[in-house]
Amino acid sequence: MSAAEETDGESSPWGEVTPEAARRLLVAAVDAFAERGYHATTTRDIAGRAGMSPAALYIHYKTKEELLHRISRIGHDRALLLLETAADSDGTASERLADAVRSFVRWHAERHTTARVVQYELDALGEEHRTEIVALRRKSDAVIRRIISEGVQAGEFDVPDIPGTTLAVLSLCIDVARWFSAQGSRTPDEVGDLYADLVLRMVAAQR
Amino acid sequence: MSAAEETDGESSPWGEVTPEAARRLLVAAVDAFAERGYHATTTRDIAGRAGMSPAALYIHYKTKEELLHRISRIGHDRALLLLETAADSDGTASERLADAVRSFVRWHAERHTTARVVQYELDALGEEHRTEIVALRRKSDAVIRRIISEGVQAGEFDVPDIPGTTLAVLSLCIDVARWFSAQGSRTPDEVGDLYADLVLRMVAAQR
DNA sequence: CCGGACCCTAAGCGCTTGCTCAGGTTCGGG
DNA sequence: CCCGAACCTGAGCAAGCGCTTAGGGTCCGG
Repeated sequence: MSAAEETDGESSPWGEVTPEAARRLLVAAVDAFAERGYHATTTRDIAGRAGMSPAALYIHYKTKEELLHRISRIGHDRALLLLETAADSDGTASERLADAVRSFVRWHAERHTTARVVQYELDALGEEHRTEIVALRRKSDAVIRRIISEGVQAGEFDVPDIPGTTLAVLSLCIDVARWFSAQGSRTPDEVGDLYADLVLRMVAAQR
Repeated sequence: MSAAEETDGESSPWGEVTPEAARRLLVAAVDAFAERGYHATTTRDIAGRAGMSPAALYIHYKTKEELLHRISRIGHDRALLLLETAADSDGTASERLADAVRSFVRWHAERHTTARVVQYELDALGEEHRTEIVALRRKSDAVIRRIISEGVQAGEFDVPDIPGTTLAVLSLCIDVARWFSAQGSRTPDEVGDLYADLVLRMVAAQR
């Protein structure tokens, strides 16, 4: 079996979700939410995909919303880790920005099923859970802004509007989750490389 | 009542929707769909916002999905018109690309309520309606690609991957509908100008 | 004054939803 | 061989869903 034939690379990242039955339900929920959206997905559908009865879901999760929260939390943690790793590495601001965009985009493409849920179902979360997740997003924003600011100070970048450009960079990356398809002609690596190049052009000092 | 207090600037563009009661329902549906999403919106909610009983909706529209289709169709027509106007005007490829991005982004910001429905509720459409709308999207893609190709041939642009860059440009613009808020610190005009500049940097030939 | 076209509502039908609960199955330790 | 803990299911409840239908106001031509 080739690694590329894996239905969706959503199996390994959920290793932290223990007991195995809870993980099966969570993976089923990711697929269902990504395909139909949170509100259009029924608890019966999720349980069915995991090979269980509707009632089994409520042994492992209090509500359908708790499932979404777990998915969203783990996904945001993972995405933020990718950005921070790139930002804290050695190298010029250009190298670190390219690294950050490349791995962030690659994640959105490779795990586009998860990413779609993480990025577009925020409003379906309850009040408390949503504020928790929004805080994580602000951290992502801060990471990118820091790299860009450092690049400007080092004279590598020419960016008139740092907050606006930060927003645009993140925006560009996040939207990958909306349009990326495994059936498409581009691999996640190719999209990552392309986007890293485009972002560097956006911030590069004119010569 | 001040003009700034208007709930959302979605009133004038729907002039083509003819009995007035049908237009009120449609505007109410746009607000509701944008706020909660199509699937989380009930027909009772739509009718309520329009000041009517639930049954009144079905005098003007056959189904809830037909409402979404009408919104989506009109919105896509409008957005495509903006792009084509910019593409067919006189001027260099740079000027036309900047114009296209500026007005496309401005529309997504100004009418972000409508745009959110138009861009993110595509999957909620029925089979036939979805294919119709997807065709309109491909036209938008073709318009941007044409401008970029012409810019490359004229030597104004340096773009290694034309389809990929086209995708990125559209992607960047569309995502404005996701994050833009009227309460934010940026006006639609400012965002349009910023994005037009960023896109030109992405395609500009290095000097 | 009448009659019908038009537009709307109150009431509710059949179905699906998120979620519950009493009880059955499985299994390791004594 | 039995026991209790862990895990799961069948059946179903109350609420809410999209949508239908019978009928009541309002207004205009005659």
